Formats: sequence, structure tokens, C-alpha cells
Amino acid sequence: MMILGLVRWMQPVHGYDVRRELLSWSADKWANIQPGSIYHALRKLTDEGLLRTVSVEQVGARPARTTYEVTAKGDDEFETLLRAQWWQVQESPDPFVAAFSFLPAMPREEAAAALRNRANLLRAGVESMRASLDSDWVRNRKPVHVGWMFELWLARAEAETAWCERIAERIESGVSYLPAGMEQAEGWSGWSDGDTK
Amino acid sequence: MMILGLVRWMQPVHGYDVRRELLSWSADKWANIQPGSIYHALRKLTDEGLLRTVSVEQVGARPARTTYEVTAKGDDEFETLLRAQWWQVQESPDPFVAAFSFLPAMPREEAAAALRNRANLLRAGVESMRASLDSDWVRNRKPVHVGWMFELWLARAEAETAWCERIAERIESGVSYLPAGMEQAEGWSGWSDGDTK
DNA sequence: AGCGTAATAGCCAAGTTTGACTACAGTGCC
DNA sequence: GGCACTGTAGTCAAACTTGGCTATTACGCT
Repeated sequence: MMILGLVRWMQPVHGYDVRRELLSWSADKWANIQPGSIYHALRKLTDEGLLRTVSVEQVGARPARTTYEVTAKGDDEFETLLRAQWWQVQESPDPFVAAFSFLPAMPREEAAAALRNRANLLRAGVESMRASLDSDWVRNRKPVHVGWMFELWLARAEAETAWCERIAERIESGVSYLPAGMEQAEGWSGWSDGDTK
Repeated sequence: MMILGLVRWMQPVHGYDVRRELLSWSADKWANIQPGSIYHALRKLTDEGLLRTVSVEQVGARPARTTYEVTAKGDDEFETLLRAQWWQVQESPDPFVAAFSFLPAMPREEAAAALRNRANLLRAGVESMRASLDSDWVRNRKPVHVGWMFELWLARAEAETAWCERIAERIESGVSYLPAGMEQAEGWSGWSDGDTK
């Protein structure tokens, strides 16, 4: 519920403003917020007493727009929430890791190729991020900590790139996927190598 | 829907088996699967014709257990899905990044301390991972690619640790959060530094 | 002036996820 | 033997998320 934070930083706002701001941060990527969720969240937060509606204006025959503001309670709650996220390491689900755990279901060549491809995509991302870090837009229009976030992505992406390449080599080298202890053990039939197809 | 993959690799299974397996992978962490979701997913996949129920046994007066199996269609679908995840870089939401974007709402000292703390937690994680990488249990009982996944986490965590420390220093150094171009510009009042409290 | 497109606001029904709950069978301990 | 506890198997209602839909105004183009 970091919508609360956004409202706090923008008070007073109406739903559409929040939506646009989130969009401009491409927040659907690293937060988990699609446009539809916003109004629901706003209403819920109001019900919980964390937000207060300031006014309801109507321009022409368009939908009425409601303006919100944070209450004192909402302020407290936000700080608690924020603090929790800052002090806690909590890794989020990663679809690639999930897919990687099915490695034995992929033909070796394809797996290696996919990893190489991933490394390239990551490198491309790193490039474009570096570019925007140097661009005037970010340097002059955005708070510096936005740049710092970019650096984090960069660091992660670089680490992952190296990993992809290392693993691709191992896969190509043809090492067995089976546990070191039990070369021909039970339970892995049909998954020992490559696709079952 | 990587449940499908699991069923494929275990056929034939009933819901509880899947649940246990996922638990043992602590899949609630890196996938997004709580016990409650499993049965729903199984039913949905059956409706879509990707799974087929094999039998419904009843032991005593316990809930009947339904056993599932993958259909040919399910097999195809799984490969498509798997491939998509392998070839696509798609970063998932990260609550910490979201929280970090509110940096200006945290007192500088606390922000720096939290980052240092995060670095330590990450280091601890790295340690314990290294330990299990060396342990017999992983070396001899688990396929080697499980170890490779650990290496990925390790690489990411190390990159992030370094970042945390770098940023903590910058925050402590007292640099302004404002964009370089506009030291006293409009719109950032109340957020220039530290908490508004 | 007329027309198509984009932006403005927000609602809502349908789909998903979740955590809590049920209910019984073994198992170990006193 | 009786009791508490753990493991087995799954259901369910409530909460949450989503993407598509409506309806109007503004704007650019010919």
C-alpha cells in the first residue's frame, strides 16, 4: 500500500493524478499497481480512516472527481509501513528463477542459448540505463535518489549477466544435472537430460 | 502457472503432494504460491483441459483426494509457458525499491542505518547460502542446478550489499536530494530533507 | 466546420489469491 | 487407556486485482 505514500506526497490529489504519476514512474513494473487498483485502494484507505476526502468536483458531465488528503492516522500508518520495508529484507517472487528450476525440461542447447540471450538483454538494459543516468532529464529534473535506484538495478543486472554466461558455459559443457552422490538413482527418470519430448 | 510444471514432473499427483513439494522448495518465497491457491489452480487447469483427473480415492472419512495427470495439451502449454519465461527478461516488483523511492521521507540517519542493516542481513544470507552450497544435503541430494540458483541469489545479494554501503555513505555525506539543476525549485517543499514530522 | 484521436475520471463485474477453517487418523507420552 | 499433537486433504468466504468499459471534453488536422 504505497499508494498512501504517493497521496501523502502530492496532497491533495484525485485518483487520476495518482494514476498519472504512477504511470510516469512506470510503477506497474516495480510496484504492483495497475490503473484499476488505484480507485479501489483510495476508497479502502478512506474507509480505514487513513485518507479523507476533501472535495468532490464535477466538471461538465464527466465523472465527478474526488480529491483526497492524508489524515494524521494515515501519516502514522505510512511511516510504520515505510519503516517496515526499509528494515526488512524480503525478496519478491522472480518468474525467471521459477522457470530456471525446470532447467532439466529444456534441451541443453536451448537453455544455453536462452541464457546467452538473457545476458544480452540485460546488457542492453544496462546500456540504456547508463544513458539515462547521463541524460539531462534525469540529472536535472529528477531527485538524485532516482539515479541511485538506477544504480541498484544496474548492479543487479551486471551481476546477473555474469551469472548467465557462467551457467551457459556449464550447461554446454554437458555436466550432468543429477546430484553428485547418486548418478543413477531413483526418481529422476525422464528428467535426467533435455526435453522429454 | 508453474503448478502445471510441477504436476508434469511428479505425475500422477494429488493436491497435497504438490503442496508439500512447493513447501519444501519454500516456493512461497520466489514463486507466488500459497497453499490455498493450489487446489484452485488444479481445478482451473483441469477445466482448461491441461490436466486430467486420474482417480478419486477416499481413505476413511478424510477428504477425498483427487489425483491429477497432465494431458498432451497441458504438455504443450507448459513448454510454451516455460519457453516464454526463459527467453524473456521481466523484472518483478520489488517492495524495497518502492520504499526507497520515498527516501526523502526518512530521516537521513535512519535511512543510512537501515541501509547498513540491509547490507548486514544480505551478508548473513550470503553466508548461510554458501554454507548450504557446501553442505552434503545440497551437494548430494539435490540436482546441481539447484546450487546454480543459489549462486544467482548470491551474486545478486553481493551486488546489492555493495550498493547499500555506497548509498549509505552518500546519504550520510549530506548531499542534497534535489535535482542538480534546480536547487530551490518549486514542488519539492516539505520533501527536501528528512522527515516532515 | 467536421472528424478522428487523445486525454480525463472513474466504475464495475469477473477473475484470483488468501488465510482461516474442518475433520479425521496416527503416534508418542504419561 | 486417554490426551495432546502432528500430519493429511481439502474447502470456502472474504479480500484483492484487473482490464475493459463509459462518457465527455479538448485538440489537431484537413
